[in-house]
Amino acid sequence: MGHPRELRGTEMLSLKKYFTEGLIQFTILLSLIGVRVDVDTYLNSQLPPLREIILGQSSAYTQTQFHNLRNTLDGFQVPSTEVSAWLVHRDPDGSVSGTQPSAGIALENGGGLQDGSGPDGAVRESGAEQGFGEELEDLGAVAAPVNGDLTKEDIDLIDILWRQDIDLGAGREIFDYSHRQKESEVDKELSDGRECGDGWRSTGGQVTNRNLLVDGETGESFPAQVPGVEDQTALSLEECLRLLEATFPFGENSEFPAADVSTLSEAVPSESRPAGIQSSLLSPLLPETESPFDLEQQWQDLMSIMEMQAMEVNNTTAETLYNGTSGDLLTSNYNLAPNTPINQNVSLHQASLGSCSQDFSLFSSEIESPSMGGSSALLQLAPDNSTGLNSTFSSANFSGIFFPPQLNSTVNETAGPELPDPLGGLLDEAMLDEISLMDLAIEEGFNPVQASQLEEEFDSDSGLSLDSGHSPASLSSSEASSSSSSSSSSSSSSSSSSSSFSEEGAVGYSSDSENVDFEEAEGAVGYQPEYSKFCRMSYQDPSQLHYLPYLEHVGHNHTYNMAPGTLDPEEPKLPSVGKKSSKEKPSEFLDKQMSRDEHRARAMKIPFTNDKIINLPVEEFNELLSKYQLSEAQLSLIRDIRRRGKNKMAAQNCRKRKLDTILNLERDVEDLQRDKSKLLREKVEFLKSIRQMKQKVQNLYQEVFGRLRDENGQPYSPNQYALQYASDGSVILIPRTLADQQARRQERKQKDRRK
DNA sequence: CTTGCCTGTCATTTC
DNA sequence: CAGAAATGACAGGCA
Repeated sequence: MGHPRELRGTEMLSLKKYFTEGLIQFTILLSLIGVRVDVDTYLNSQLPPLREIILGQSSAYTQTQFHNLRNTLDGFQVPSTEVSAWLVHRDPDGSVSGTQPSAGIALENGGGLQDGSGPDGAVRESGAEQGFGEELEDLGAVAAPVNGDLTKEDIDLIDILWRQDIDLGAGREIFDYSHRQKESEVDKELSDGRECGDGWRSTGGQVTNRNLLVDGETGESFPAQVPGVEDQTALSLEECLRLLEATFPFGENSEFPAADVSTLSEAVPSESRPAGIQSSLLSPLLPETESPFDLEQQWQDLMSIMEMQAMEVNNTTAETLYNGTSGDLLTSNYNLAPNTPINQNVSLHQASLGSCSQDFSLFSSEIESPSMGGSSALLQLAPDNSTGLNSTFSSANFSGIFFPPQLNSTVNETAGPELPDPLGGLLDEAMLDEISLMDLAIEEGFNPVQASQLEEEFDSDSGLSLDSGHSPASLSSSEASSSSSSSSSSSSSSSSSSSSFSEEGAVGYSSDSENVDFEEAEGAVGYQPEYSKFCRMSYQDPSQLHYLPYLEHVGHNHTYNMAPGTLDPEEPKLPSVGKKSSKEKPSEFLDKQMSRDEHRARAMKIPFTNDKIINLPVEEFNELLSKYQLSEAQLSLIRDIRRRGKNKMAAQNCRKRKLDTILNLERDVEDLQRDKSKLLREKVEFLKSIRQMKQKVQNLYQEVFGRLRDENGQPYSPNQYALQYASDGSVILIPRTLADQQARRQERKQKDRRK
């Protein structure tokens, strides 16, 4: 990082995963007051002074760590001068002091960009070009060693330098327009001959962005910013805290998905707050004297600050930036009530075009392809050391979000000359993704809106039936109807198949129409008999009647009461009997119901029933045969009867199984459809969540960027600068050209990776 | 008379 | 290896 001015602690921001963990409030706060914090370094070294916290090296940051940090910060008695020192600390010549514990210094040194050539630091651009622009990994690598190991001399030096700055008018006075011009010139020179990044520059040349204000003093356009924070150094720590807390309410309804507020609250048992007051994450950071202040008080403080400073800001800008009236500015800006959807009154398109009109570019070392789908984005956003939604805003995400819009294929062309929305791309992607999701849902008959209804309906509606004529009636009703039909079909019989089956001990396949818990066993892969068809099979098998003890007895008697001559042992079929069945005598009816084997057995005068022949175990069966003196023909018939009878039941069971398999498959399809609809619903929810998070990040970006000031005290032009999320977790202000370069590089990378 | 479904039976395989 | 079970194939009955 060769741009010393960009390396000021003031501009060192860390947004990384702290955002998703709610830590963004803290880190942003520190960033706003110009402190870089390496949390790990801080925690490990247990350095209490705030100024020794180096923000930059991001890492998994547990709530316990955060709790410790909070407690430590609670005890801070940070003098405003000290805080301020970190805001504008620099050498008298304008270069950043080498002793300042910022990653910027390290980068500057590591990149060999210790220029400091211009007393106003105008030459720093070159460093930025060479150092940071080349390889972001370098940034992290170099920045990492920089930590808060400050010696007392360092600290003293910082204070001295700060006083020198003050003496030299390090405030707004030194940041004159000429300096800005020089810087712009250098920037222009660097950009000359470059192909990249001209798009924004050309358009940025004539800034037509409605969010850009014209400074009354310098006549220079500067991006609209959060009213009240026009002068960053004017913000006290407490004010920053309040502002941030108001901006990012971190109450129990916090929308940060990973922010376990309750846990956080519990993690700070020392916090004593008035009952009913929303637990404030940042409150502990406030001086103890402020702790009794409730949120309302802080809010009022913030309001007063904002109102005072908002008077310096163009109302139109504020309106444009925050899509609200100036009167409701604070409300619209900071009333991000947890339960209130982000930008309630801002559509996605508005968010893409209106509410984020600054051309922010914050590319990272891992810029995602613009065409990255929403869902895939969610996955790809996962950082190396965190999972789930906690990682939603990893570097990759930031890169995706803040990627230069002109490089984003999904950038809304309607933005025209206006500065595109850095978040527009992903927001649009999310929208597209959602739209496609909707399409998918519609195509597949899964309306996400009605998903909940679907899920309930799925319990009874298969939505898929192998029977084309089968209406999507409920499964249970279908079964009931089938059952009833089978019952009616067996109305001629006084017995039920279920009892018949229950008598068939040897059947083995016990599941039949009795399986009333059939539905309760839903999802079970096991054998689930189908109600109706089994019954029909059983009912319609006349031979089954003989499996009933009492019918067996009747049939037995009936068999032997019949005249042998009336039966054809081999062909007992009575073609005309069926039509006369209604007028038949019971004996004739039963006789008709007998199977061929029954008739054969009767003809052969088999002394026991076919039921016994078929269902008796082998031992008992053999025992039975030994009791009687049977001819060879009889024995052969008996064995055939047994074989055929068993095979008949086997065939029935086989058919049942086949049907059950079909039914189970149907049920599986239903379950899968249900799961699918559920997943679709979840996806919609996730997309919503992502969208909200992106909106927050967008707002945050705007806010942070709007607060940045150059040495002239002027805001940076979003056309010329962009925040970039570095691989080391810090957020750095860099020239647009670099951002564009990086973006293209990453884009190419992405394309190659896909190939 | 044809057709589709149900059922029984056989042959064969599998357990 | 015998027997039971499983299953595909086929045929008859029937609406």
